[in-house]
Amino acid sequence: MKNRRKTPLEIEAIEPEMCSVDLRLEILTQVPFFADLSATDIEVVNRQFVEFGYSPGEMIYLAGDQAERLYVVAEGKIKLLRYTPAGQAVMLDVLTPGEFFGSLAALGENEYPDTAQALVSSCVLSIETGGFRKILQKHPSVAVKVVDIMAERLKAAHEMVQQLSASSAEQRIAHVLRKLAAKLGERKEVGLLIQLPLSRADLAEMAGTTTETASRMMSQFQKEGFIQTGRQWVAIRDLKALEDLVDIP
Amino acid sequence: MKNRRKTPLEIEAIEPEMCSVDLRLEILTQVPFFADLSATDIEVVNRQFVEFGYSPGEMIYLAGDQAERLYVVAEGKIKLLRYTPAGQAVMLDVLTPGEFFGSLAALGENEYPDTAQALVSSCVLSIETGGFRKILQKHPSVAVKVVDIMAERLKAAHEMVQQLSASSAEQRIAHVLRKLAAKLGERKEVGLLIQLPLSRADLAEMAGTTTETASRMMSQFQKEGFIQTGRQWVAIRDLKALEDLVDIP
DNA sequence: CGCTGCCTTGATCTTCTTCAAAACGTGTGG
DNA sequence: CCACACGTTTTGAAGAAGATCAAGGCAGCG
Repeated sequence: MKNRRKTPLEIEAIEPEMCSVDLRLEILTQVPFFADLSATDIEVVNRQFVEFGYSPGEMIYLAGDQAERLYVVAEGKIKLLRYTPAGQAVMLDVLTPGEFFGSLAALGENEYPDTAQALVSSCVLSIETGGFRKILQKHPSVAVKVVDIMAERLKAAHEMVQQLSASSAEQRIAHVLRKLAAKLGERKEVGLLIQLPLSRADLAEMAGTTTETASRMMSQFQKEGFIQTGRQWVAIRDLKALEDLVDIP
Repeated sequence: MKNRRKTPLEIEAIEPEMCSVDLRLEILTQVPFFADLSATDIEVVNRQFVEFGYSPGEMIYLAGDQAERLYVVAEGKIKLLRYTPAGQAVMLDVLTPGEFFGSLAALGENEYPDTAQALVSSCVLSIETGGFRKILQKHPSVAVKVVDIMAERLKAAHEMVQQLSASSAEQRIAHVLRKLAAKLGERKEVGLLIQLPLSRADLAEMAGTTTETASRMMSQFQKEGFIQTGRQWVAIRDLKALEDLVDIP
């Protein structure tokens, strides 16, 4: 039996991923900001989390929904995006296991400003915002970790602002590929494969351009030998060339 | 003696602003994240802060400097910006009294990614990053407040990303004016005056465009009666019109 | 009064978007 | 196993938006 698919991507399960009960505790232990908690503390925290599974493309919450929960990715990949009044999508981030999203803020300012969507079959753990804030109050080490993560994210967002303000479409696409490779890249025969079904439209949403421009840039990069790409997948063959594109000019 | 200046802006002192010693404690009390601390705790915190004064245009730190201090604006206005490899400036934020900037992260990843510059005569309080982290560990309520502020900033940064990705230059300038008015606007005869010496180049840095385009948009807005503007100043006369520009199309 | 640095305005050119149509890869159902 | 249908990708050509280049005007200040 030969395989005619050309995608080097690993195929994902079709059913919504559910984390096994015993796996949950292990996942929470590995989440960066709970790392310093004792086993008994983690156990208490664990009881406050509930678990949800999502199929590829399924929405976890929509911009404008009541924001009263915080989520932690247990398995899969989640994208955070915004829609303009005109309906254009802008992708803000792709989250992988261990990262959190959703509402951190106290009740009051209570609408999600963005939308969270599962990119592949995923499992997330979720806690009420109020409950999480109590954990922060009780365990300062967790709070400090959360501050660190937020600082990291703010820095990344500022970097996006800079790119969008001052770079050409070619540079922005190169930068997006560089970031994706760092976060989701896996060494394969084709190169640094980005483990994600990634269309030209997705790239355009991330780089602030159009599908057509993204396609043109990708063709150009492939012709120059920087990447290898096909329908819904990309692998980086020359990361340094992409980095130079972003930095030097 | 008649005044021939046309600027409606209040003139700033030329010497670097120094906060009087007794004023320092009062300022720290009013800083949002120390609000819940007792008088004695604040006193202890106060002793860890040192004070710096800056003249307009003076740099507080430069991107690439060793990042080991956190700053709190006591008086004045501080701008946070980044420079592209090509030297183009991108303004990320304008900070007013009570807001913090600088390094929050643990020592290790230790370079400021951005540059901080005084826009007007300013006074800032500063603490070592390590000392501030100890405060966070000791006073969870402070940590939670910091998390909230970071969440707010991240949301604002994401909004900038959205604007830059999906809006025209006209919309981006309108959006920048809207934000500045909300943060720095003061009701005067000319309208909602933005209390800041603000050149066309500054606006361009904030909106991700060029001086010339910023100038054209400002002329257009003035012709349409939305704003009143001159050399280094702007006042908003019709905020709703600007908001509609951003939201509707 | 004249200098300096901002601001404005016009003309040109580049970049990117838009519109359109064809080519291709994938999964489906014969 | 093959052929069809769908969504993705590519490519072209025309158009618009904004950057760039260049010059002149004006405010503020000595």
